[in-house]
Amino acid sequence: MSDTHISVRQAETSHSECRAVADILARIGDKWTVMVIGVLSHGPMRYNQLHRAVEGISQRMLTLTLKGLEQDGLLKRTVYPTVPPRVDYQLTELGLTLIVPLQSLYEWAVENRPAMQAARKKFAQNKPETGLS
Amino acid sequence: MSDTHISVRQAETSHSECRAVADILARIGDKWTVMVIGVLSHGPMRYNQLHRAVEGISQRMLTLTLKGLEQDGLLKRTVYPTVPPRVDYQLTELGLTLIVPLQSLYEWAVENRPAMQAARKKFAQNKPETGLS
DNA sequence: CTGAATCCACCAAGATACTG
DNA sequence: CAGTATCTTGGTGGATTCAG
Repeated sequence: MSDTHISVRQAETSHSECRAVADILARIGDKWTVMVIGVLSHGPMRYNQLHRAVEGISQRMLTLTLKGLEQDGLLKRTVYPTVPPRVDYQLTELGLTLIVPLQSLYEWAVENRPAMQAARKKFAQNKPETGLS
Repeated sequence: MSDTHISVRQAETSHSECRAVADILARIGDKWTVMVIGVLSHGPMRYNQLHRAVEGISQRMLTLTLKGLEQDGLLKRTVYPTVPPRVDYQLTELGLTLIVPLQSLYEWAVENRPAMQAARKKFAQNKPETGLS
């Protein structure tokens, strides 16, 4: 079982590396974060704009998501002391770099989601996997 | 607010794309899935091997994670009708392709996690963000 | 307009014990 | 060895209300 014959070049993934990925996933893997990042990748937005753009998110979740992103330095919050108050949210440089791996994930998604859904459907149908010659 | 002047080339991310990413994240974004994938990227493994390799996972969570991966066609479960029973788990072709975007995420993680943790620390310290010129 | 606060439902996940 | 069953708990997320 030596790992020297593995044909996949990307198979350098080991325990510590998985922890790193899992760590990031713990922050962007929730229900709304990637949505907010995606919307904000178009440019700065105000609170209510985000609330409408994400569509389905509650105020609470939007606030929590934004706070989490700001906390991790992925988001910048700018308050204009006007009346009524105005707050702009925009991705930081760090936040913008995150779009790259997210795109990678997106490309995998559009290409393989059909296969995943088909597999899921087959699995639900009592696993008729007897497609072997 | 036209999106024609956006300077970021990766900013093609729109609503539907975010949903695709969020959809994948809903399946691999949990606590253990990427761990299991990472371990299995080294080659096939048996149940107890996985249980030891992932380290910290309960039997229940391991079983559920494996079942989820198998359901989505990312994992193949092979049962050897011996005594005692032996079950091998290995990533499918589809599952192996998932390693690519995962690597992309990993590379981002190792490069930017320090910045994230620093930002998080600063945020906790009453946000001394006064680092402007 | 931009949140904060509160309450509540649901589910992920851990612990433990049991089975084939 | 490879799971399943049951119970319990903490956290996530939704709805609603209140405030600056």
